[in-house]
Amino acid sequence: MNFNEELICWYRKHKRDLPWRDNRDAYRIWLSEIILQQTRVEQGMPYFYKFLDAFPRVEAFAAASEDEVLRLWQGLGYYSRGRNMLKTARKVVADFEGIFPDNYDDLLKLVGIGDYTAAAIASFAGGQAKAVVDGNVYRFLSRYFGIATPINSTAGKKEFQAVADELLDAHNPGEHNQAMIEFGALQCKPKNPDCSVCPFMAGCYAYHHNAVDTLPKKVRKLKIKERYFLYHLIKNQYGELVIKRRPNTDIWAGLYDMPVFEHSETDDPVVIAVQVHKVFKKVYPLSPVSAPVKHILTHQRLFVRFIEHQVLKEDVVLQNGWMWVNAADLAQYGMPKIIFDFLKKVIN
DNA sequence: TAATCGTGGGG
DNA sequence: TCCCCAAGATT
Repeated sequence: MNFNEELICWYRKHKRDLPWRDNRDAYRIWLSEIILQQTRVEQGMPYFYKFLDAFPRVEAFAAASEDEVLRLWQGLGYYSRGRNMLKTARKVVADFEGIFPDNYDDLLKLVGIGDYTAAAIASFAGGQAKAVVDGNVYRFLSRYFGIATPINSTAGKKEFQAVADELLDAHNPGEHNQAMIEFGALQCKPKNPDCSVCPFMAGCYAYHHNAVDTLPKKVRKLKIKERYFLYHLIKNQYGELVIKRRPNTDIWAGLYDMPVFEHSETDDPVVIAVQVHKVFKKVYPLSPVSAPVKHILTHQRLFVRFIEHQVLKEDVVLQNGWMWVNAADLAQYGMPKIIFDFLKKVIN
C-alpha cells in the first residue's frame, strides 16, 4: 500500500463517530469547523449541538441577534468567532439565497473563514480538491517528512501547504483531509504518541531520528502580559447590579461585564478601593476586596479581583450604556466565563 | 506581519 | 505549579 492507501485504511478503522462527519451539508460543517477552531472536540461538541438546536438552518442563524449568539457562545472563548458567524450567516442569506457556499473561492470571501476552514468545507461538502493544513496536519507532516521549518512562520505555512497539496488525493479529497486531521489528533498526538502501533513507522523521519518530541518546530512565543482587573459589583436594594456591554476592542469584545478598573501590579488594591469609594457621592458599606483570581490566557495573565458596593438605586445615575440588571436575568447576557462564574457564586 | 483573541486539559 | 497547545482568523 502507498501512503494515501495506508492513511485511508487507518482512518476507516479508527475514525470517531462525530455528529458533523459523513454528511455534505455545508452549513452543518461550517458550524462545526468554526466551533472547532483552536478548540478540542470534547469542548466544542456541546456547543455544536446547542447551535444546531437553536439554529437548525442558516436562515435561523441570520435572524438571531448578536447578543443571542454571544450568549450561546459563552464559555467557548475567542468570541469573535461567534460575531463573525452571524455576519456570515446574514451574508449567505442575503447574497447566496440561503444556500451555504461549498466552493473554496466563495467560502474565502466569508468573514471568519480562512485558508483552513475554506478548504475543509470545500472538500468535505463540495468534494473540491483543496488540502487542509491544521495543527494536526502540521504535526504529522513535520514528523513524517522531517520538516523543521517553524509551523508558525510565513515560510513554514507555505512549505507545509505545498506538501499537503502534493499529498492530497484529488479523487477523494474530503476523506483524505479528514483522515490527515484524525490521524494527527488520535495517532500522531502532540505528547507521547504510541509509535509502536503507527502504520507509518517505517517511513517516519522523526521516528528514526529520535525527533518525535522535538517536531514540529515553533518559533518562540512572546512574553506573557500581566493585567490586573478590579471589578465592582454595584448592587442596589432591588437585587439589581450594574453591567455594560464591552467595547468591540480588547478582550471579551461585545460581552457584558461590570465596571472594572485596570491597575498595575504595584497598585495596592485596598488603596484603589478607597479611591473608587470616593467616586460614589455617598459613603456606602464597602465589602473587602476579594483575593485575586488568576486567569491564564494564551498571551495574557489576568488577575481579577472583586469588590462589592451596596447602593440605593435612586442615588446612582447611570449613563453611557451602563444599566441595572436583575441578578436573576444575568444568564440572558453573554459574559466572560470567569466573571459569570464569580457572579453565580456571589448572587446565590 | 506580528500581535491578539478564551478556555480547558494534560504532562 | 507552570507551560504547552488545541479542526485558525483577523488586523
